[in-house]
Amino acid sequence: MGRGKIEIKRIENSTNRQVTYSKRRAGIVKKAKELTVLCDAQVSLLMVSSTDKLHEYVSPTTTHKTVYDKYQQESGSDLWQPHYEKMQGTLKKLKETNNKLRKEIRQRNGEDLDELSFQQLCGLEQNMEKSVECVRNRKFHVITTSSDTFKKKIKNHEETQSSLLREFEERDADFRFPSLDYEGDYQSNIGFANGNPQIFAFRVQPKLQSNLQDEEPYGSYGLSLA
Amino acid sequence: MGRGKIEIKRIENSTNRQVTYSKRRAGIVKKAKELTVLCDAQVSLLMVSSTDKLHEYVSPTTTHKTVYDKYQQESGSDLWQPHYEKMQGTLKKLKETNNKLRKEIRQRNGEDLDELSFQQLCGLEQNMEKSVECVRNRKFHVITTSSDTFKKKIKNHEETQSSLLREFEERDADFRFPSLDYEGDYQSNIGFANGNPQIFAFRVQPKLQSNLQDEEPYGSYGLSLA
DNA sequence: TCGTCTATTTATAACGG
DNA sequence: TCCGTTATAAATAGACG
Repeated sequence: MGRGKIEIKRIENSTNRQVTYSKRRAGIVKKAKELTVLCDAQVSLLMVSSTDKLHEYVSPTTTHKTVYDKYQQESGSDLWQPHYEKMQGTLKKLKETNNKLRKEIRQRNGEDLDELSFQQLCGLEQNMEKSVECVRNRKFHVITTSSDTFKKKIKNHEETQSSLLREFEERDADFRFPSLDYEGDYQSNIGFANGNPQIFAFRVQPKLQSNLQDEEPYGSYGLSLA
Repeated sequence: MGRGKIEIKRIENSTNRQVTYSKRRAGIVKKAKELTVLCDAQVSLLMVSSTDKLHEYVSPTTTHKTVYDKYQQESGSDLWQPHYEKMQGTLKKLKETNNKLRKEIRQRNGEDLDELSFQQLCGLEQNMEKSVECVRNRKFHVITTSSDTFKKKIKNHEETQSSLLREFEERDADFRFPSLDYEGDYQSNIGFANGNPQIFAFRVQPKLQSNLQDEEPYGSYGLSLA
């Protein structure tokens, strides 16, 4: 190879080692290229130097991955494949579950009932009637609670305004018109707050329904309302 | 390299190509070994011949996988990672969809209604009432169709048996007992077939319900019936 | 299809700028 | 540290058995 036979043994001088590494690396890469062209072979060559730098050569007809995959295939040491297959299995199961759930929803929505037997239809009907009752109860609970909250809010306003009124009256007894204006508002609010809850509910509902478009539609209910 | 300068160009004679491949492969492997020892390097060398055979060399201090992992890390061209992440993303989405669907089912089952607004509850109730009507209609359709089918079957039996009876009577007028036996069955069947459909339905239903355990329970209806 | 032998080419260690 | 040069070892194409 050069001036005098060299012995194949670790080069202790690290500078020389690096120089030799560079030269010989080039040599191997050249050989690999020649092998690729001459013999129509596919070579994947990866080299890590003692300074932990990586150098490579791949035949232009392929990639490291392709060659490495072939190696894994041959050696049977593919650790990725089982993991991948497991994931795909999970994916498939989830999709199936999803489809079943969608179907159940469609059936609970009165569609896709063809394949249900008479008994199943009976069960479904019974269950839905029970469920709609739950919804109705919950609805009642919500509207009751929300009118209570409204009442409290109004009562709060009432108190704030009456104290404001008092303040105005105390501070400036000469001003009558502003006082009267406030008194007007005060009265109408009182009337509203003390109204029959039943009637109050009717008054609130249309206002809420007018906002329905702006609310995010929940699931398919939004569609089914249209 | 040998007797006369060789040109680096594909060897067309496939036998020679293989011979050259073997010789040069040995040469590269030798070089790789020398690099490993001399320069304290780690080499992963994979070669695929034109006849699709794989040969390899790895430095004894490492493995192909280790070196390949380093290559992936350095080059950032990990082809598995994006795929893996994509799969995990799909998995996550499917799980979320699943949960949403389950929640919708629970809500259509009258549970988990706490976070629904009054408007949403109204929509849900309305939708469920519409849906239960669909189920009811379907149920009616099924029971009607199935009693029609039953009627036809029975009518068939009736005809078969009456023709049998006729045959018996015509063939052997002396045999009275068998005739009477058949007549008995015949009568009871007729009675059954001509029964009020309403009553017929009642007769069938208990029989079908007793088979309910054997039927595959559909989704959660099986549970909700219990 | 092999291994072995050589005439040559190639690779490269050591050195010098 | 990075060229180029050079003497020499190694690699190897082609031949032969």
